[in-house]
Amino acid sequence: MATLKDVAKEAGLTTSTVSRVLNNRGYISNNTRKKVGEAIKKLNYHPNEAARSLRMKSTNTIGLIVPHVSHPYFAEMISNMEAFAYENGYKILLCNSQCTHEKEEEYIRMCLSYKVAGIILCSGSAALEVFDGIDIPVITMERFLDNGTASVECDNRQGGVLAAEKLIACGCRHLLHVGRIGTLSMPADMRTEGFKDVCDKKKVPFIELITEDTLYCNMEYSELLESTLSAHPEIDGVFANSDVIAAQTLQVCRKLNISVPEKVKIIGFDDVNIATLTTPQLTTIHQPVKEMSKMAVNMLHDAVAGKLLVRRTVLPVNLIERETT
Amino acid sequence: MATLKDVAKEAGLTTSTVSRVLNNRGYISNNTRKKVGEAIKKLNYHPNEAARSLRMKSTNTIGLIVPHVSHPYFAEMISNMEAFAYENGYKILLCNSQCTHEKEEEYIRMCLSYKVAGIILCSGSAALEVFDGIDIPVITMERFLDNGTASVECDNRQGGVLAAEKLIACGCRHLLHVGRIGTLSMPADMRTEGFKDVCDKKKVPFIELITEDTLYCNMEYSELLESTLSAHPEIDGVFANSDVIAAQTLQVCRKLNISVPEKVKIIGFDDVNIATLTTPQLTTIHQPVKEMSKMAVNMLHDAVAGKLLVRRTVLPVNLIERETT
DNA sequence: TGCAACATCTTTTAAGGTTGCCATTTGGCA
DNA sequence: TGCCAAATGGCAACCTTAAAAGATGTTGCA
Repeated sequence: MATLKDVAKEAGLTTSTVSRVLNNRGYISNNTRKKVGEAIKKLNYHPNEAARSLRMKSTNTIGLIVPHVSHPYFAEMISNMEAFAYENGYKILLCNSQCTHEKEEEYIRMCLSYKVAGIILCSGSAALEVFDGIDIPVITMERFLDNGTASVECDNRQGGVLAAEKLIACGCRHLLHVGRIGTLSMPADMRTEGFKDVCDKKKVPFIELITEDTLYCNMEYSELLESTLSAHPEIDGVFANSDVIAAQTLQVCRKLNISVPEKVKIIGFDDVNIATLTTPQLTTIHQPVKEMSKMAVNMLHDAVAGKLLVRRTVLPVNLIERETT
Repeated sequence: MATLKDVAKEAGLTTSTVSRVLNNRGYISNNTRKKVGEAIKKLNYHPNEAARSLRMKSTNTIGLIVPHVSHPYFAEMISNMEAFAYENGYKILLCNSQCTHEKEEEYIRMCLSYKVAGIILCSGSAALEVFDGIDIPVITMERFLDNGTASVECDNRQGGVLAAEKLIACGCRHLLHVGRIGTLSMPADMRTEGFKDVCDKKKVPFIELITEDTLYCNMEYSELLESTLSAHPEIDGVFANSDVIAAQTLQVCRKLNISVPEKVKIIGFDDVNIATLTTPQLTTIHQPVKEMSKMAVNMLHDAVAGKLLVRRTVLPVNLIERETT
């Protein structure tokens, strides 16, 4: 594979001149520019990123760490991230932690080795120590760390409030809240807080179904939901922590001959594409995934440029009413 | 950030010794090993991948190019790829071409610059010239190139055959086949071939609804489906090229008051998670995404090791009967 | 005992492709 | 002639690893 040196030789110039042409720096005559262009084309030259980043001490790569790639919420997040990253000249190094600490930590180490420009960490669980002495920016999504990284979240609390208010307004009196992960603590827990506050105020009881991260990672809640709904036939309103859970609730209701929304009303969270593909379509809390992704990439970009970041950014959610309420 | 040199200094050794410890090569005394380990921990040292890959002239990174990240089929593909790549010590550089030639080609160039170990290209559309003079392996998924790259596909033709046979066996006599992209030519087109062969043999007419890649990328077929089903009330069987299309067909049928499976039967393709979240659940052609992903990564691994690859690998599909037939 | 042959461990040296800085050359203009 | 702008060249540095060479220690045998 051709190197800068080869191009320089071919064009009858030195590497520094060619480098300057490539990076549009300093004085270059049009003639030189042309010669370099021809040499590059002739030799099919591609700049060596390794050498470049070795010299520059950084890359244009963002380490994107997610717990789950095929979960529609993260799939959409990744998709948006990639698009905004690309717009800003960044590439994405995709790291799937699969909900395990070890893999997450190993990927963080790897990102450091790769000298990524920064890390965007989505609702993970790595021990804080890994971030000690890190000299690159870390932006968290739906996760708040105590060590000074900037965080982007949606208004989880408000999501819980909206869901509770809606369910109660629809006449539900025995609620179920599904999806909070017992073993992790994250901003999404605030959904429960908001939900609880409204329920308490309106004196409507609710059951909280705390799940494990393995369920989260396998996206398999059916059994849990079936046993719970069977054991509690009084339940008439469900607030699920994701549309995936809500969609599975729908299937379980069908299996148990519980009509939705007549007997049980359901509200999901996220508003991803499956929300409009179920029957009935899901009423859900819309998360502004696109805006959140854009914000995260922009913040990372600002941080790289040395700007000071807002410590915590919370974006609004809203209720999208469809057919399950 | 600490370098190898710093570690060597801290441990009272030279860089090459430390390097040998890190890479487990040559003779190293236990004492040295211990000292190096301590120094690394103390300085929080992370090897510089850029320097490493500059020296080694290659990386452990796979360039994964997909047309679409949030499409459930690709999301699942990416998820599997990442898992198998990780198992084999590779990292994933995620490239989303968004169905555009330009972006795909730019990403290919970028992969060359990054000196990736190899490229896995999923059903893209880049001009072949981009691959001229490439010295790294390229594995294609669901795409067959004439220039000697190895390809992994599912038995698309058989998928079409199974779908047609099933629909006809269910009594359908006016079929619709949706999803073939008119502007691209790819292995998935064989689904149509298989479908057509069976229809011709059994003398069952079918309409082919050729779509554009913009629809594919936006996952938005509703309007097209609605107008087609309205214009052709005789249609009683639909073979969709993906579960996403099938799920949207289901919604359109509901809107048009067409009962599924009584009046119209539907068969999807892929067998991704939404297939079990619709009501009724989708009968679909199962693609062995996991096996295909594993195969692609393994083939890439073999290619890197210099092994000769099978030119074209076709994995079997099967029909999963659920509730839309 | 003396020393060659070998095993074990470490250092020295060079290379890999790019960029930033400083030096040099050329031509134009006061 | 002196000065400046425009254009290009020379060289070190970034961090790691491979290969060769050097430095010890150990064994075997005359």
